[in-house]
Amino acid sequence: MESKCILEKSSVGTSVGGVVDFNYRPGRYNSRVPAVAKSSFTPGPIFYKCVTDGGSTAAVKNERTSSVGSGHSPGVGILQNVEKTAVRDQKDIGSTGILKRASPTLCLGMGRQLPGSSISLDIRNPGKQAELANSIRPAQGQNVPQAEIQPLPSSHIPVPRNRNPSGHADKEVMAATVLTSLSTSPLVLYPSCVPTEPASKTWKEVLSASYSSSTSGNWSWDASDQSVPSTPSPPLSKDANTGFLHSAQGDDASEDVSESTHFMFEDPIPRKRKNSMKVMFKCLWKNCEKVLSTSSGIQRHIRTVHLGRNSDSDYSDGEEDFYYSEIEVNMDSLTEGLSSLTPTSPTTAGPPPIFPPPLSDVSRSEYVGVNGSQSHTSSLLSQSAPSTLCHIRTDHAYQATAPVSIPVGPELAGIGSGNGIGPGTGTGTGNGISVSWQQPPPVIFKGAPGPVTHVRTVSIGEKRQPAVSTHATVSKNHALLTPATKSAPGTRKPRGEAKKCRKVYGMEKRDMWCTACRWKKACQRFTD
DNA sequence: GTTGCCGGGCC
DNA sequence: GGCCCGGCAAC
Ligand SMILES: [Zn+2]
Repeated sequence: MESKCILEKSSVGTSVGGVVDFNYRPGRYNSRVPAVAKSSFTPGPIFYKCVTDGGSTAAVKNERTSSVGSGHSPGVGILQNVEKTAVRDQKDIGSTGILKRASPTLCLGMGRQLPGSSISLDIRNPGKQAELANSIRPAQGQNVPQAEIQPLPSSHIPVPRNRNPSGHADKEVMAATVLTSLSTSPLVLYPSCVPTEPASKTWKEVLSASYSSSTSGNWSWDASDQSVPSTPSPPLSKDANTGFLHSAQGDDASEDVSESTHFMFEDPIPRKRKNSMKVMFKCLWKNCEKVLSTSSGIQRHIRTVHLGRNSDSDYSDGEEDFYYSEIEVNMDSLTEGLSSLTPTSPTTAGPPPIFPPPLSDVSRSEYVGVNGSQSHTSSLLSQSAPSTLCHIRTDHAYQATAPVSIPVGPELAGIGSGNGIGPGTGTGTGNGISVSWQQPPPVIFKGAPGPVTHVRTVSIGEKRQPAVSTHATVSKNHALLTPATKSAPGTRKPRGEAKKCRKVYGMEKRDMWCTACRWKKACQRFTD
């Protein structure tokens, strides 16, 4: 998917700083393009509000006054009708982020309380990895003690945890080997964050961040990254943190606004863990989808086929480890599917996110925990950092509705639900760990004050595929997708009490209505 | 009469 | 799929 930066495309009818650009077009009520509301409701830091054409608005507070862009791509992506809003900080740390450079605090507020805790490496691009090693460390060194900077090799070069210690050669040696070999390696490792925490923790974060099942195909691979795309990745639900991983990559990529990385949001509905999972080993070599049932087999495959090692030799220098990952094949996902019949079922992710091999391995294992329950996820997040998840909906939900959660600073939770943005309603759950809004036109994301909490992108309304494990696996799932029970025709739901856009805004302000209302469909903004 | 929105049509 | 609107049921 591609999120566009509305700001950049003024033609779309976006306004910043309260300027309204109405783009009327002939029609019954004339206005087609949603007007942008003024950003008057929030005193304090600068607020930018961007409106998408669905009428939804996203606002960003940026302490730096750097430019902010938001975009959405209606109907783009896995699910049609998905509207995505991306808000990003283009300059400064912002864009990429969080992870970029030496600001541990940038990880969406996650790291704030744990100095240096936000660092993690995303191993997607070996080449990047190498770069990272070179470029990041120095930067890192500024703020972090050397000891922390050079955590266990494993933290930099993720190796699937569950893998048998095949030739657990010296890890250091491995690391060195990897670094040197990565440049030519098919795998792409990518630095996502600067690791400052113990590896174990880091991975957890990574896991929790895991991948989004969502849409965005935009994993920001750079040219060198292309090796991975073909690699199937298991759809995982991820939480907000995910975005960070990406953003961490190069400055170049991240700075480019158009190249927005997206946050993946966790599934609105937690998925259950599947039972019959069989562990398989999948070759991660580019264009190689080989899946074997044994690690030795896969290692041999890699050695002989990809590494050009002597086929009859069992000698392993451990390098193969980087080229395969364990995957769990779901043997009976079907039963699960039954529970997720509804169209909006969050069971899965959209287009299989490209899954960085080693990471995938890790994430997979973590995946269970993450998906296990929403609450669990929250707890994870809260542990590592005070981030808040916000579930938001946009008007375009009509086209595809799916709550999205985005990480925001703790403060946000209060703002979102407390101060109420217009007619919206906010509900905070528990400790304000997650907030869900059904908000009126303006959807506002505000970064936490202080270091920087950037909400980089928001994707909305993503449908997920039922896929549970790797898609290397056979998809039995499709069988599960039986049509949801159809409500008996003729039964009309009683009208909800809530005032809908029509009534709230009136015909005069039809442009403020949510898309659904404009189309005379069930209102998505003010749901019952 | 107004509002909400289903169902269906047009592009 | 996006968009619009006739028409009907609920207010
Ligand atoms: Zn509405």
